[in-house]
Amino acid sequence: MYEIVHYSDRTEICGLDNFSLDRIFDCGQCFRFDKKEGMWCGVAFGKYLKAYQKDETTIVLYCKTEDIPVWCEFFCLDEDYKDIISTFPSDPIIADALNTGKGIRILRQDKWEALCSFIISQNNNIPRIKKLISALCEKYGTEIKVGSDTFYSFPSASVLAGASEDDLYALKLGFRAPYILSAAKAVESNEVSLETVSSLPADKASLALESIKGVGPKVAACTLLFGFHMTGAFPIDVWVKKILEKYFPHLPHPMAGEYFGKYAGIAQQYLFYHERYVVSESESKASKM
DNA sequence: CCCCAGGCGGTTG
DNA sequence: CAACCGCCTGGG
Repeated sequence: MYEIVHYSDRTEICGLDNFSLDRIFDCGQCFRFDKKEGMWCGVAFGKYLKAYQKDETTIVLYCKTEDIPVWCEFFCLDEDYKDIISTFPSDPIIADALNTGKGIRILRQDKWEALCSFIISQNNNIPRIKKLISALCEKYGTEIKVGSDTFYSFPSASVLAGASEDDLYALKLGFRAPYILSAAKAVESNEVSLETVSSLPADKASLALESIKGVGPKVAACTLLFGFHMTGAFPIDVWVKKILEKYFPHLPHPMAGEYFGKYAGIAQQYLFYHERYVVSESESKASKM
């Protein structure tokens, strides 16, 4: 079990298991944290955090002491990854992926922010997704002052529901602008209640989210996995499709979620990270040749 | 100029 | 149903 130690300027959390700050923020689940001078800095739930990993089992957090419970929840420190990992099917590819991605944890992010983020992610790449989300926050979020730095919260559905499509276009959201607007209106009007969605079984929850224009099965699955912490949700994107075809040629895609088990979404994240890591390694080698 | 980037909606056969 | 195509935009 982990332990929290408060100091005058920081809080240390030690005794962590399966925790890699770098991999947690690099694996593509979260778009609001950046590493600057060795420190991961970002905002979630309207709160600012600066953190680094001191050693394998210790992280050091710079934030308001009162927000520590928020970050423990965010990082899911209550979850035992030994138990989670033990539910994965035993398979050489999974074993490789667990090794490559050791320390990855699925965060508990804000539901609304996750929905918007993955609407924006479609047909897009990670640097640009980050850029677009931060533009959205700067224009519509609330200022958070930390020393000489200014950060912005992710704007609420009701704020975005009041934006015009033209304004969103101006942020370079492109064809996603009307999608964000339709999501904001649906959530703000409670036509799609995120609270209700969170109480539904995953398949029904997905259909409810898919009633929003611009939300299909992939975006819905990512939203459920990263925002609602429905760990069985199994997003199938172009990468996962490649992975399934390459390593699990006899497994029909609709069965994949079932095959990987109760925590299929978490297994997916390890496989995804592994494949991206392997491919980027081989590409960087190829470019040096 | 091409193609692609963690898809989706709309149309067509 | 499945297959296809266009889509805002930026980067290689």
